[in-house]
Amino acid sequence: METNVVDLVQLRRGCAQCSLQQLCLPAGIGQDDLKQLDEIVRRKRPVAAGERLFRPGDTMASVYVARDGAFKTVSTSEDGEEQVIGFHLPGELIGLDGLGHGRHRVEAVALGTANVCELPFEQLAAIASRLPSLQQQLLRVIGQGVERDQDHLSMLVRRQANERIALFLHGLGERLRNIGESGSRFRLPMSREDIARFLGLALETVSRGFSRLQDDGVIAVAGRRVEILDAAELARLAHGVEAGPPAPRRARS
Amino acid sequence: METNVVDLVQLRRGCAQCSLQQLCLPAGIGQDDLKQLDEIVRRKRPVAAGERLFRPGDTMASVYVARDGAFKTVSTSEDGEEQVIGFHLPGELIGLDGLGHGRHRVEAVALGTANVCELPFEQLAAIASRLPSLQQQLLRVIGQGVERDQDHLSMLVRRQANERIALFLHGLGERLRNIGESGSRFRLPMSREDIARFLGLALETVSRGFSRLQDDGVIAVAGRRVEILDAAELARLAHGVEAGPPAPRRARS
DNA sequence: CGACGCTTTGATTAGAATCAACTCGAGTGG
DNA sequence: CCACTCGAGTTGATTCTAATCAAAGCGTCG
Repeated sequence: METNVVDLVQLRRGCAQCSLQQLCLPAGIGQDDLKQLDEIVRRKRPVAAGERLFRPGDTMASVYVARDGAFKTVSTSEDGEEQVIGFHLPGELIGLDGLGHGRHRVEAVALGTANVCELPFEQLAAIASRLPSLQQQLLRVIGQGVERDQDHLSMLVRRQANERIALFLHGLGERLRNIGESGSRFRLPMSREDIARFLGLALETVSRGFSRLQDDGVIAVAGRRVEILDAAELARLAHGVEAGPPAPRRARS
Repeated sequence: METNVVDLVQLRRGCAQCSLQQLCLPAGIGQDDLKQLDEIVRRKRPVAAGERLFRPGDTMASVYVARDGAFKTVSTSEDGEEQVIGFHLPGELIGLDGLGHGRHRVEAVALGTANVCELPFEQLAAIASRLPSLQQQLLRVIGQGVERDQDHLSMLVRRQANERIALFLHGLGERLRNIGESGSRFRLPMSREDIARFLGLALETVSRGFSRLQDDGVIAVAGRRVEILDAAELARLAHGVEAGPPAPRRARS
């Protein structure tokens, strides 16, 4: 039962020891305040791929943060179309949708095995109202979520397929680097279909986009393994510039 | 100077007398608490069409609510493309972008002459931390903003032009009805270009969409004057149903 | 009255969706 | 150990939607 022991150790480690501390809700909070926050955090056993933290219509009892593993949040329209609202890497808060009416409007699905911290929202709000630094930090985290949504929006609107894909890879790389992983060589936690539903494209278009980037020498891709070979070029493509340095302005080939 | 007198009366009316009270930040807040909130509200003189409440990069000193008139919030990407993030009718909070980093990332532009209330954010947060009911309401309003953004997102992704336009008109009608105006006969506060940049379409496509809806007898439109003739059909179109009742499935005409 | 901005309409084109077939790899079970 | 299946991903052919380019109509405001 080697793994079980490891799990228990993992489960008992508090926010103060967590490697994500600086990126997560506790960022910038003093020792004493951190202790109070730490006390309401429930560290759950691992969730399996495909498991849901909550579903649309559930009362917003808690918010969650992945310690490791990734999640997607999905909104299903009345006609059954699934729209991926966001991907959530470790340290990024999950479940603040539903702040408006107290009920979740999306579902949060684990993309692989994951470990999460659960923070009962009532208690979180109660502590926040006593600790200005936590209130401020909570607002900041919410605001960052709004910013991510807006960036997502800008990515979807009036940008073409290849730009969206480049922007997606570029952004994902940055977020991975933020949490201390390699931003240039990683395994995508989500399927092509998830990416397509996030970017508002057909999954074939996503696949073609990846292939195109590979042909152009910008990335190397094999299934979910991605390596970014030319980060500068990727960034350029992401911001809507047409061609690459090898052929700055060619006629239609 | 008849108008001036009216303006002054207008300026002095507090939240307690405001017709928007139930829709605005004060909703559900008790008399005593309302008074505290009321004291920090600055009621400004009218702003002219095209004037800005704030610009990208400004520190987020205040949030705003229109008492009358409408605003748009616009994000400008590095390549100069303008994306309309949202439209704001009376009672809807403006300026919560920038919660993440303390600086605005969008600009808020008046679509016509408008009257706004300004709430200095520091003071608002300070009062909120003393009044749980206001804190709760503030979170709720923020949450509703997030929900609107998500709806906007869903509207943009994988819906076709005509659906987006129908959804836009349908949603606008509902919001107008909410603030006590007619939801079926109104004047659009924004240009076709603004709508296009909100919906992620070319302005010609928006114009064609309006014409198409008019041809189908769903709306009557003349410039910015819109009348919704068949609300049920509009709702149906908005939710992705193909044809209307008169011609359930016709070949290309 | 004329000019300008906003809107509508028309013709053409480009980009992505859709439909369809095929490849690859991981399990599964014979 | 190998054939088989199943799901994920890739690639190709075709179609269709909406962008783009272009021009004309309309209303308003000097």
